[in-house]
Amino acid sequence: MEEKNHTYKIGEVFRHADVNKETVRYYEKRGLIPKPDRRRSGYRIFTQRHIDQIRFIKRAQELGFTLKEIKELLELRMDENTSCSEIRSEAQKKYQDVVEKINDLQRIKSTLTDLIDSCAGSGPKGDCPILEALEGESKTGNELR
Amino acid sequence: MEEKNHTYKIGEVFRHADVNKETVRYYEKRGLIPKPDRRRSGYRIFTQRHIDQIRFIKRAQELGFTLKEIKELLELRMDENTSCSEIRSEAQKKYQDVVEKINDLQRIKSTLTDLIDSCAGSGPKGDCPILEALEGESKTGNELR
DNA sequence: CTTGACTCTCGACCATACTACAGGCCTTAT
DNA sequence: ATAAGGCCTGTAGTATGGTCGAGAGTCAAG
Repeated sequence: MEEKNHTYKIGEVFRHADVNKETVRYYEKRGLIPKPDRRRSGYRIFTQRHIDQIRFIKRAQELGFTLKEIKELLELRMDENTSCSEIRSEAQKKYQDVVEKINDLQRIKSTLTDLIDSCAGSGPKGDCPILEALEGESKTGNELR
Repeated sequence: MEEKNHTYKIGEVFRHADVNKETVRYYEKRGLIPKPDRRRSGYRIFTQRHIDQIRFIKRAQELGFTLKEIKELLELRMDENTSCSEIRSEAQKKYQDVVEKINDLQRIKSTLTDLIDSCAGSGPKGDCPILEALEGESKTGNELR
């Protein structure tokens, strides 16, 4: 365990949390981190809390949450009346999004597989079945939509 | 089979190809469709070729190609020296992209599954394992990256 | 010929998530 | 005391793929 009352300047924050300084200020502007206190000079004074919250943001981003959604999550976290089930429900919503995206991509993947398989990869482009499929009504009757 | 020399005004194009007029002009600006001839008045004169090409663009977009990539595909198609294998190789590149995206999302999905499963969905948010996991070093040792 | 629908250009704006200056003040080590 | 480096604000730019509106000219039916 380390000293908890340590403070940081923005340059230290970006070394600890692995974000660009501009990004930290951007998060502040977007309301994703609490407004830090300032020195008389105007320098921002960050605490461990800020660093933790920035890490929270980055983890949530890795799970596919947008900054807007992350802000909502953070607000839920702040609100004393939030129950565990509300948080869970946000996670479930995001899970559904991810599942849908995967399905879309699977569909795209198999269309691409079909196209690639249909093309011997030799000969002039005039006969390329890939272009043909993109161009007109496909001869195999496959719908690309 | 229908009359091949029919021409269209932009409003007809957008009804036939299901794109916004502005989008058609945008594609022209981006060089994704050939510059249409103009009437003396300045009105664009589109042909079936334009409509087909716009459909091509939309199909390719559905397969996850960006407009930039689509432009390259179209240029390959224009070039007499392009071989079928070059087209195929573009499709393969895109296939790889799609596979990678799917893998990323699968990873995200299973992390979300774990988080959701770890949360009973009851009780106050103070104990919510989802927030805990996002907040700090995860107790289960799972890395979120 | 009039009128309403259509088209023209050009620039601004939307959302997303940053990133990069410019110009000026502050801190810290030597 | 001075100089390098850090920090400040505010604006603008990046990439992606459009979308919208103003103000003006054009087309087609009645």
